[in-house]
Amino acid sequence: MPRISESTVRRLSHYDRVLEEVQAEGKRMISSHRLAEREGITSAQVRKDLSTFGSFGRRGLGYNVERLRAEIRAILGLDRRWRVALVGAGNIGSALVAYRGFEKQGFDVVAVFDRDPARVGHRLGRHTVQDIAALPAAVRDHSFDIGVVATPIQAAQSVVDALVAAGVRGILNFAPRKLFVPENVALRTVDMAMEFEGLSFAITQASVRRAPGRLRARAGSAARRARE
Amino acid sequence: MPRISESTVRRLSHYDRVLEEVQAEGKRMISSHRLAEREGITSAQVRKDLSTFGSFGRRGLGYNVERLRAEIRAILGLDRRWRVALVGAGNIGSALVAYRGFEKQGFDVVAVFDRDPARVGHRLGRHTVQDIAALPAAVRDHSFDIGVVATPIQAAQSVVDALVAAGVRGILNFAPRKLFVPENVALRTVDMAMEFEGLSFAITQASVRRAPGRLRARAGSAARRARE
DNA sequence: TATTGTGAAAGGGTTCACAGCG
DNA sequence: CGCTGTGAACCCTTTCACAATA
Repeated sequence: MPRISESTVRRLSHYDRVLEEVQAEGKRMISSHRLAEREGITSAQVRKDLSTFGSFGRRGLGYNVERLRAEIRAILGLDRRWRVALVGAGNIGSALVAYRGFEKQGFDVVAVFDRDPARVGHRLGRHTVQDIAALPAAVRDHSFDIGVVATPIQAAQSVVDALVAAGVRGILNFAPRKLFVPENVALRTVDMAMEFEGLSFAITQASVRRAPGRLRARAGSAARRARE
Repeated sequence: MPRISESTVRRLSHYDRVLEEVQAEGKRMISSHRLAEREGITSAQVRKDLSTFGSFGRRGLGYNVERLRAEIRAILGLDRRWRVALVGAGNIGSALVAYRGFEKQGFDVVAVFDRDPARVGHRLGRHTVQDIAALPAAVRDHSFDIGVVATPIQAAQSVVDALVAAGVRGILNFAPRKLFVPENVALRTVDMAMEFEGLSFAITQASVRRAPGRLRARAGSAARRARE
């Protein structure tokens, strides 16, 4: 089994969604070409992606929608439910609990923690916010599969360490900093500030490209300043 | 000027943060090696990244912290302020308005829109939620640089079209679907469900790798089932 | 004829390694 | 001697193109 790239995994998620739609439309079979066009990629990419996990199609006919979806969901681990511990009952944490869309995919927030005494003991959706110190004890009641870090930057690494000690095997991080986890723990970071900055960069570049004179002027003066 | 990859832009954002820290520590110069180690990448990568934009360092000495940071912020377009229109005053939208961290980086939410009559007219932070129909008129008062889509999936594409018509040049999308924008408009999507699924995949794979017997058994039965 | 599965080719990003310079 | 800037080598991902098959 070759190492699977993150982009391949992302596309598997997309395929699942497209297949859900197609299934709702009542289609029985789908070709790699049609699976690709809804996603803006090539049909070869679709076939390559799928072929790393098995031979799910039939030449001349395409893929059976229902069965392919079941395969992909099994590969992604969406054929089971996941117990999620949320740390940080602030803005993002509250939004995550309020947005129930993740439950549909099998991710259940089963406990919410925070360090702020002003929040501990209060209700958040169906949960009562617990003190972060209660995390180790909470593991005895029900183990957690995934931890979500929705705390301020400064607290993030220590929260990660606590979650790892609590036995989670994956962490979704919303704090805008690099975190360190043991290699047997999966980590994904959602960094919204970085996404804004990516847009800012793209817009800025588009402008300087349209007016290359300004680019050279800017880069020039910048380089001059940089020379101390 | 070569095409800049998304990963390079992400790293530039990281460099900016590391430089901010290093600056706070009072350091005057920094080497590509030290810039790299805080981020878990190679020093060669740092130098390659920076060299696509200019020669900001001095051989034998490294980079001047303050000046390099100014260069990077200018490249990312963080030397100005950005006017952001938020569409969708639900969970994520509310969290974004409440979280003031983006303002620090220059991104100001200047207007909030929603389609739900129950929300229109109500206050959200310092804003009054306006009907999405008011978007075209609002542009006359103050133009928007960036639009944020924090609506349900079904509304997302039409909101994007409205934002594009309103003249935004970048869109940050939180709806879990593929969106289409003209090529002169930048698009970034934050798909939290997909991040959860990425974790689910990684954890699942780690298990089957540790017990390869189960993998083969599973893949086998799956392949059999797929054959109709 | 339609479409998959897959080696081979192409493309793009990362790392190496060293010349050039302070 | 230390560190940058960069061409060349390497590696990983995507695309091509076609034999195999329904």
